[in-house]
Amino acid sequence: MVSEELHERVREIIRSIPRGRVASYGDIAALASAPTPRLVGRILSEDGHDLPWHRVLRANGTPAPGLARRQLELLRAEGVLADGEKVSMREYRWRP
DNA sequence: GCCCTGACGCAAG
DNA sequence: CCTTGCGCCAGGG
Repeated sequence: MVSEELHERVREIIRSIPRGRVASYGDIAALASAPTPRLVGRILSEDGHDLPWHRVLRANGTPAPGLARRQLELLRAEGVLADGEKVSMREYRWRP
């Protein structure tokens, strides 16, 4: 199990991503001092329903397979456009 | 216990 | 585009 403290830290950071911006799993992990970006994906999968989860992408700008449709749709709704399945990180990446 | 699988990543070659 | 190596963890296909 993941420490409750880290768990909440990750959630809080994701919550602070502004509309129209995105962050990578690695970005979140770094900000939360998480041991690995994969942990972020796991936390998100089991306890991310109430978070702006769609603003979290992989480092290359592609979304998680299987949720790609919904995710890109939600992003598009807030002005984040994708080229195919890839979002331009250079353009939309959130920097605290 | 062990192996596989997950919204589980990412950088380098 | 693909593969490899390193990183890390819980639940049960």
